[in-house]
Amino acid sequence: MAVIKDVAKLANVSVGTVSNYLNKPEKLKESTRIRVQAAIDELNFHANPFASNIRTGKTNSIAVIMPNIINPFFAELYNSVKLHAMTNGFSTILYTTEDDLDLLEDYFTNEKMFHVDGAIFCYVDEDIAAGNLINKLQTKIPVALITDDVNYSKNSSIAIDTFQGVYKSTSYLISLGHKKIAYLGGPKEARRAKEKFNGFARAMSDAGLDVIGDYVFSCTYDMHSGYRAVRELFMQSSDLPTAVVTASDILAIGALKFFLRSKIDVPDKIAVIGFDNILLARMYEPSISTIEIPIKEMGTQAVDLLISKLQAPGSKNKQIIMPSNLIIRNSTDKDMPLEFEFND
Amino acid sequence: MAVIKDVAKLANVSVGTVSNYLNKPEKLKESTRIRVQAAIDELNFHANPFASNIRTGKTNSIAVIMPNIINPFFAELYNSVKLHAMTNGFSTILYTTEDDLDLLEDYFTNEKMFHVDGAIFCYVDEDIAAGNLINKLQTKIPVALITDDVNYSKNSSIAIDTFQGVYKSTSYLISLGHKKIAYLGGPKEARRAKEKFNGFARAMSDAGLDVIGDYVFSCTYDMHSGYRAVRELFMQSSDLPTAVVTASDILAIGALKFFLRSKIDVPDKIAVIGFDNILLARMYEPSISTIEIPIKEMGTQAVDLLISKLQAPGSKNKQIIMPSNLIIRNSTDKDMPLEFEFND
DNA sequence: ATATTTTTTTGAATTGATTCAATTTTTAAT
DNA sequence: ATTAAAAATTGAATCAATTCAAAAAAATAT
Repeated sequence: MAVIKDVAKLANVSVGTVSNYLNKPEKLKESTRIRVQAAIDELNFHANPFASNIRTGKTNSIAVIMPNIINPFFAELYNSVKLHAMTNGFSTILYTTEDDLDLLEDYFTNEKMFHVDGAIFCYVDEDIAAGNLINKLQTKIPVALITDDVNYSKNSSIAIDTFQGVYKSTSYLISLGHKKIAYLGGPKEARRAKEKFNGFARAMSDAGLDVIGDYVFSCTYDMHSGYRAVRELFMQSSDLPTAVVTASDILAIGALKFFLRSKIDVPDKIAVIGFDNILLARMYEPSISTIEIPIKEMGTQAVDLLISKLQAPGSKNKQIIMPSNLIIRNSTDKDMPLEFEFND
Repeated sequence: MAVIKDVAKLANVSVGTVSNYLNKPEKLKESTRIRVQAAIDELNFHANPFASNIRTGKTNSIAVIMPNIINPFFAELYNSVKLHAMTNGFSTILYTTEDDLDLLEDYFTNEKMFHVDGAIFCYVDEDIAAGNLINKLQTKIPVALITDDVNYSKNSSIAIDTFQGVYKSTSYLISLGHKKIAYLGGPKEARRAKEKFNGFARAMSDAGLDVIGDYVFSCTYDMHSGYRAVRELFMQSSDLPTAVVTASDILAIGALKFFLRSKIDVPDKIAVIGFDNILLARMYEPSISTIEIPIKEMGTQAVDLLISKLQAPGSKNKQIIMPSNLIIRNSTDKDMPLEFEFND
């Protein structure tokens, strides 16, 4: 593979000139620029980015750390980060934690992880190991966080106001006349899951409604968990709720699956609302009402935040809180038309 | 950030010794090994991988090129590639083509793309630009292909026998007694889409059944397209099919969405079968019968193929054809139980 | 105790780019 | 035509690692 010296020789200039061509082409005289260009084309030369990295200390790449890439929410988020980073001249390196402490530990010893210009940390669950990783990392490189903790302030962050979001979805169901409302939330231990629950509880109490203990479930964030929760609820309880608020679309899908299989009419007998607005929510039938998190925008904002931090190293941390948005579909309202029928 | 020289100074050895510690620690005397280790720990030293890359010419990273990361099929595939590459000491860099010629063109000029040890190309649509990229790339670095062209032989490849797969799904529907079967396939122009169609047509003719022109649709691979196709079919036709074979789960979902909304019973009035077995196929209600592509295994095999190519540069190209597998669920068979109810 | 062999360690050269002071060339001004 | 100023080019030093022949240290044999 051709190197800068080969180009210099062929174009009959010095390596310095070729380097200038690569980095500040406006410094070259028109005629030499053409000569260098020709040599590069002829040799099919591609500058070795790693060599530049050493000298400049810049890698033009950022690490993106998230729980996984299988969950559509994270796939969409990563996609947004990736594409926006690319338009800004940065490549991204994905690290998924896969809920695996050992893997996370491995990343600590991974040389590459520390040799990026900065990192974007997504949401990694509130467990101590992840917290440590953030702390360790941010002493070394600039970090931007995508989180659901609106009070986080130790770093630049994009936060989702999950309290607000669930408050919205719950209030909406109440406004439809629902009074007995069940709640499927995240794992009990997770502090973050509590904020969502608090949003639910507050909306209920603000409307003068009671939160019924038997209606509240702590789930893991997968479909099965949602399915089992509502199955348990409907097997045992005689006094059934008329609506279910969930902490994620995936849980809502699990719940819906049970209702549909049991021929319990959605939304007439039971209304279901999700959280996240993943693509799947629109695909499901009935389409799933949900709280839209502006995933795409979160991704681009996180990149912008990090880049501005890179460019002005001493600058103050910034917190951005993302608005959430109620999306009404058929799992709560029979009459909402299909979105995509409009635009074809 | 500490560099190798700092470690050498602190441990009171030469840089060469530190380098040996990093690469062939068994060469060091026990006592010096401990001293170097201590220095590394104290300085929190992480070797700069880019510096090694220059000297050794090895980057320990592979490029993964696929259409996108949003489609669950590719997300799952990438995940498999990524994790298996990691266990083999390679990191992966994802390049998505996003059906965007300009973007693809950018990759050509992207220096990083050419400075990896090898590349895995997921080449599922028949597009000329992507084909060119493969050709250009494989003159520079070893490439392994994930394709649906079983006859591809210019390179090491993992192929899916899509003809066989659709033949299977169609034959299965025929075995259930269906005679009037519609087909939702990929874009007309795509040569590859034809192989799937051929699988359908052959299964029909082998059973002595006719392929009815009005029942065959060329779609793009998205839900809307599937929805519109069956809507058209059921709006116009008076002689309706009893089953639909589709070329992808996403198309099957589109079709199902129409049937469910129109209260056309699935599978009693109309059976639907997909292709790919993405996670969503299990999540949908009714769960979707489909042809399972062993995504995970394809990913790991592709990595193995590439690595063996890297280790034995002159070795012959290998072709691996992946078996596909019929998965029967509720969109064709009312009585199949939920998979996940068994294992909880 | 000395010679020989084996094991460790050393450090200058190398990798492919960038940088920048010094030099050369070009342009503008007198 | 000469000089001054501006623009373009040069190339050795540098970045952080690896490599490998040579030197030093340790282990073994005489």
